[in-house]
Amino acid sequence: MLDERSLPLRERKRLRTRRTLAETALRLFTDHGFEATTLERLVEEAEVSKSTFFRAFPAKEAVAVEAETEVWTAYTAALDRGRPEGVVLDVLRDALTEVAVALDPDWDRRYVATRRLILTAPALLAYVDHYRTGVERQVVACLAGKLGLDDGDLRLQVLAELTTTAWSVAARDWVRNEADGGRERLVRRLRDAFRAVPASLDLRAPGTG
Amino acid sequence: MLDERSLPLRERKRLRTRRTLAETALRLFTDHGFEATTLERLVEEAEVSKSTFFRAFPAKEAVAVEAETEVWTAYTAALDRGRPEGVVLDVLRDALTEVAVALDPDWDRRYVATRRLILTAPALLAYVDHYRTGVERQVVACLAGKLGLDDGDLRLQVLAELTTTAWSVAARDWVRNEADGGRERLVRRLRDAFRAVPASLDLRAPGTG
DNA sequence: GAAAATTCTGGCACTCGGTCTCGTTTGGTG
DNA sequence: CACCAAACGAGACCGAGTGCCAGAATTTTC
Repeated sequence: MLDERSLPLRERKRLRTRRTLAETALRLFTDHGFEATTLERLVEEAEVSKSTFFRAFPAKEAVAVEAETEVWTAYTAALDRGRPEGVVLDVLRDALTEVAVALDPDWDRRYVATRRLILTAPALLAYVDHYRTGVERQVVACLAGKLGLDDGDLRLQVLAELTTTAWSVAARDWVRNEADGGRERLVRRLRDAFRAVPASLDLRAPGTG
Repeated sequence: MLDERSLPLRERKRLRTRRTLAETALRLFTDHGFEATTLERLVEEAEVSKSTFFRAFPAKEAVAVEAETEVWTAYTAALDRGRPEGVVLDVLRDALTEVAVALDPDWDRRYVATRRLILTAPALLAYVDHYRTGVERQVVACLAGKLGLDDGDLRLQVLAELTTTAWSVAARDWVRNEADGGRERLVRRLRDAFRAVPASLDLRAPGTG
């Protein structure tokens, strides 16, 4: 994803401490719990100061969900680059799918660990909920710009949400099965989820007498 | 909404401090900003202890968005009570609409103040984002039970989100116009929003020559 | 390649939200 | 009136997050 060797020394170091922190955090949080692990303990283990931590991450929660943010960072970046054509929902689906297949090979392991962690810590759940909404806002703004629509257009908001929801459902299933079948399985699940969306509108309560 | 006089004295007192806190909070936060107002200052002004505050509200953010939570508490309660029939999206729309018209007359003022406040405080935005997601989860669980569907059914999640989104768009517009036209205007906006939902799926990028 | 200018880091004090404990008060009950 | 349960106030305590500054490391300049 990121070419390590071509960067200036300072940037390389920044990236290294970032990774060390994320790696250490995932281990500590998994072993002893998110809340039970203090920041002090984490930065001590990673051999950096608290100041450095907050220069790399905006909050304790953020370092725990790196794998999640990687997905959405790539996703919004792809949308920013691309020029939407045809059915917008398809554009979003394709962008997200391409991101999924292009992720770092090590991402699978980290993502699974992250999702499991989230299930155990309410603060993390709150963080990702809000993060996800932020992504949707970003997508809406991006599309509104490119399509010449209003920022408050309900259709854009709906489409942005459908996409994150499809991911969320697909990923939940994928993680539950220990990410068996690898990235291909995730992509298949994602496709299925998008396919199932239109049926939602027509869902009816089964005939009540 | 709540019959004050029929409650035991202790409950009445609890409710009174709750209201005092919410009222005081809305005033202080509006006048001096959410972050700039410390909890200490708030409880001092409301003449209760910090302990009492946290017995009434789970967090500083919660007291600022009372008006928002009232809506969704009533909404989920209505769904829990009712028995869904016909098109599920219509069921949700009707439930939410009925809640909107039934809210306390004083609610309008508080809601407008709350929404304005949220625009100024990132922490509040995060809080309501997460809160909203929680409501959706609750709705999904409720419907899954009543309809005999799986908790992870994508369709339910989509429907739950469409509903909160419709509200969110309608309310945004309503608040922007100072809640002019009163509750009827909000209800109209809500109806329009729900009507616009299906068109989302077919949204296309304008033909690129 | 040394010196100057920038940028990053560590350490520390500080604020503030939130939890916990415990002794006291207050409303419900027979 | 007496008893019990529940709510309250006070204060100690924890830990996340911020601001400040002196010093180290990196980059740039000559």
